[in-house]
Amino acid sequence: MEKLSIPKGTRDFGQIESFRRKYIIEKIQSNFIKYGFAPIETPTMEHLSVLTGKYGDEGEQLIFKVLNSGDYLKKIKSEDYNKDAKTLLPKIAEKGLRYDLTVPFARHVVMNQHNITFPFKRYQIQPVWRADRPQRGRYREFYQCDADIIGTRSEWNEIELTLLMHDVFKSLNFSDFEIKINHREVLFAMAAAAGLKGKEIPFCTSLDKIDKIGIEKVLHEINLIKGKVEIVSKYLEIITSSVDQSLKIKELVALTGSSNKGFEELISFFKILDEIPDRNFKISLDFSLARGLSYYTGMIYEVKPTKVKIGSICGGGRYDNLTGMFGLKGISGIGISFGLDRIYDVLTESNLFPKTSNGSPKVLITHLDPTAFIHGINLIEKIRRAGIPSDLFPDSIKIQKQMNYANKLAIPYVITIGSDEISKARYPLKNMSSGKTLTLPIEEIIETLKTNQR
RNA sequence: GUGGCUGUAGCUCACCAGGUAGAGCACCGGAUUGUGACUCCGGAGGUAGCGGGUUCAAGACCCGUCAGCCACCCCA
Repeated sequence: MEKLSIPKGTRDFGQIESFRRKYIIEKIQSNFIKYGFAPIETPTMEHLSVLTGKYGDEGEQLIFKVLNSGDYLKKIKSEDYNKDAKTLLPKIAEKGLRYDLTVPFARHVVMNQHNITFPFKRYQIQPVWRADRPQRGRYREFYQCDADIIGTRSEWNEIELTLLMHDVFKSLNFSDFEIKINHREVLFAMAAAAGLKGKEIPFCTSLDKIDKIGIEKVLHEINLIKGKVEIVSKYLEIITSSVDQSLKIKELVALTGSSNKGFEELISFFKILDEIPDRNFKISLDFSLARGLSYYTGMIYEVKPTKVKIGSICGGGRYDNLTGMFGLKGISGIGISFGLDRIYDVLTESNLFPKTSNGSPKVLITHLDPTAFIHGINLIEKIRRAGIPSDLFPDSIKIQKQMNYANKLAIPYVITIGSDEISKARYPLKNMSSGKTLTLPIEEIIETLKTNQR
């Protein structure tokens, strides 16, 4: 028989993994709700015309295409086939799997603009697909948890999302992270001053690599694309210095010749942040942060763990013209996306999942013979009516096997029924971690189970 | 798309100038016919990813292929 497997970059989630994933989702979702976001869902597939032209060249290649139904080759002429994949593709595939949640959201907003009250705050927790080569922290199917505010350009949005990010990670007991922010306008101003107007993307990509390859190699790359190396060199000097953030901004303003909206918004952002009391912000300005998605136009964010080596676990930014690409102009939006799968990996490595819950029932009823099993049906009904997750062992097999089952599933309590228990209407409630047994009537057992955490 | 590493029991891995496979854990049974974890005894389980080549002989060497992992690119 063929060896069973699942497609590259996809995964099964077992009992514990699923339980923990739901734990993360619950924390994120409750924070989204706390900040006034409402849920929406969009289809797995979108028309390719919706997805293309939004993610940049690199991203576009990673879109999974869905073959047309039926005999998809029927209408293909041999000259189409003989050209190249780019010519053939639109003729055999008109749908693709969603690549992120932001673009489908923008499509949704434009389609439903007359039913939406702006500003619209929506959250969306769904899987996305990328035909990437899988490796550490990178999957072909993964979940994003997005929160976006659309229909306002208030700088309060930027602040709110910053607060939300802090709250989400706080509720997951995770503190070893750093939020990096930058502004696309600033990057564009720097590129312009360096004589790289029109070459902003390669400029950003090089700048982004400063941590990995160092100043000299970045300058080398700038030289290759014919940027003004002296100017970029001064940027890098300022960027990598450890001076105060507002001072950095001032120096950069001086260097780029004039101020622009990007600098103003950054200054204003930090000013408002200072007004907010009792917060321990983990924010730093990073002028080398670029981010790949091409639709961002304003402030951009990225959250990176400081101790676990993995890519970013959360990212986002402001986009002023995404709905414009679908025909609705003048609507600005801003969003963040939490990467569920990477957050899972980080929490696992940091040992931050609560030990108490594993998805198993709280109590298992075991029995010595078929008569006791029948008696158990009454008990399990009562226990379940009290809302306690519980199970009745289904087969009348050796009691050791039943106990072993409870042990392996880490079920914290076991009740055993035999003829004595039936006649006395008192049952032994065994605590599986301490090994101690209390013999009690069912009502008291229920009370004990209700009050005791496992 | 580029480069590197790995592929032997369900899992983690050994062995061996190339001479047709072994351990631990897990699993099943028993010691223990009304009580799990620990211990002891026993058992089952592999045409060594697949295909080809070298050889009297290949899981070991060579080539190809597939799969997984890691790095780059890019990204959640």
